[in-house]
Amino acid sequence: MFQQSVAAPARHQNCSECPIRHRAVCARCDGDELDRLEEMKYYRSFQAGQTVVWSGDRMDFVGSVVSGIATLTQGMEDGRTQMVGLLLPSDFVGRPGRQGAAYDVVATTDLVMCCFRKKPFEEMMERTPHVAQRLLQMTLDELDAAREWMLVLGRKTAREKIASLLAIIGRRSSDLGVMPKPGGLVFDLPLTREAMADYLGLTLETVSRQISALKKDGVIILEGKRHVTVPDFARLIAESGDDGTVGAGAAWSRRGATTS
Amino acid sequence: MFQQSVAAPARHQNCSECPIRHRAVCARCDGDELDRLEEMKYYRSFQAGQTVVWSGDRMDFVGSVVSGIATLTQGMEDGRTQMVGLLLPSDFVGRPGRQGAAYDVVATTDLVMCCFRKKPFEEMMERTPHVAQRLLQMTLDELDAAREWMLVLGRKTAREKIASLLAIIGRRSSDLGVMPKPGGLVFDLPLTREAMADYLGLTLETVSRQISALKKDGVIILEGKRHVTVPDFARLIAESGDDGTVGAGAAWSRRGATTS
DNA sequence: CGCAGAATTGATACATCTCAAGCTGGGTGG
DNA sequence: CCACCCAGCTTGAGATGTATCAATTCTGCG
Repeated sequence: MFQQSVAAPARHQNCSECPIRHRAVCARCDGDELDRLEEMKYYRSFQAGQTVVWSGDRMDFVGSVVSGIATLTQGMEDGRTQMVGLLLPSDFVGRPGRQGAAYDVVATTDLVMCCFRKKPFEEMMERTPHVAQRLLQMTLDELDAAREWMLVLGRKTAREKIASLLAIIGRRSSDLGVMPKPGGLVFDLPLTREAMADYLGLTLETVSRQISALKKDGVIILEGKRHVTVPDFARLIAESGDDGTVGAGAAWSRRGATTS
Repeated sequence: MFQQSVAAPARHQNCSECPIRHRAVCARCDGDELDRLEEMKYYRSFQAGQTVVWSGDRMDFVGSVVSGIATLTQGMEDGRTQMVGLLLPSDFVGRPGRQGAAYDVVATTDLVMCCFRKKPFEEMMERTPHVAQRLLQMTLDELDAAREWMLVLGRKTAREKIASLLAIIGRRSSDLGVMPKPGGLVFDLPLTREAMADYLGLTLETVSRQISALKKDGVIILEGKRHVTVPDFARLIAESGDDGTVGAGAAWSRRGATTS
């Protein structure tokens, strides 16, 4: 049902020292509740490229991304695929109350997940409100992000799509510490051109061309294929077609999310 | 903040006789809880075409669609718009814990909403689990539907998009009573060509052309511009690019949803 | 060194958009 | 009751953005 975890098994870790303690589904839990979660939790590690869950498979756990990045993908019979979610640390995977996985979950970098056995987790959701409340909040944020993305997919040009993706990834990176340096925003792309294409509803060739165009126009600076510098973030936003206003758009920075 | 309700004010109605009692956010409430909801609720009616809420406006209520259909739309500065949700009876509007509306909500038919004052509703969510649990379930369904739609927007052809929309509307209609007649599935389109275009990320001309094409190919039969007969539902599904399998796709039939 | 996966770039095809005319049906006022 | 009107819709012809097919060129790694 899921592939063998190949990366070194993560050390069993105390929740109170967990890096995602305050953002994940357990964010609101008190000491007692945390103890209960400790009992039903275990860590799994995956290598970059490994599939965490296959769409349609039975799934007897839910969990949070502790570190690394995973993608959520939906496919059609003829091979076309669309990414429907990008899972970053603290994001939630799995749906309480559902048997099977609805999407493929794939690790794009080395990945560590904190998993909860589903049955006990569901029981806990019934009895204590804190987990359910937090999950609701995260799910609502994720819904906003999905709707934001519908606008990108349905109405934006290829160039705007690329700019939107860069803005989202850039914003998220800066959230997580890397401060807007005087020299501009700097980050690494966690996705291949093909993965970006899957996210944006484009082909990888078009992605490549538009990135080249943005580079030529000075909107971004590339070192190698993955390392990006954005000298003027406002310019990037303008290229994305959004006004600077924080609408539901902030969903992505408010984040902590739900899934599969 | 919202336009005057112009349609005749709906009669104050008892929850226990409410047509959406078992599907809406109140589905799991017991008698006591229902009494509390009764106290904070009021009905609003809107005429077809009226805007229920403007994106960015302060929103001091949340509520359920009782009858009629509304759309949830996101716009860009230059006028491009993308529909991000279709609100049918029992669907939920508004986000607890948020001040402003994230999207425009527009009535596409005459509409009746059951509204709850936000403050008391939020307090109730804190204290009793049934409302929050139901809302979580509805939000998760809505998230699945949104992701399903991302595949449509990102990867499907115009013809497949139209077929997908017809399948969704058709399926929903048949859910709500109208049985798959021997003569095939019959329903009325609740949307103009332009609204369909906004939903599908197309222009209204392309929508029109593809509908004509599906008609010419015998996939659908049109009487007037809105009345549709689908002689062979499986054929329609095939045209939509989906296999018949019920994946997350069933989100739309399992429904009862969240919003704005 | 050379290979393999990832990315770039080019030439061409095609789906969808854009702009522009008409059509249709239901409502309205003379 | 009829003529008109207008929003919604259809259809056409041409422009355009993105996909597709096909070489190369990178880049890291055994």
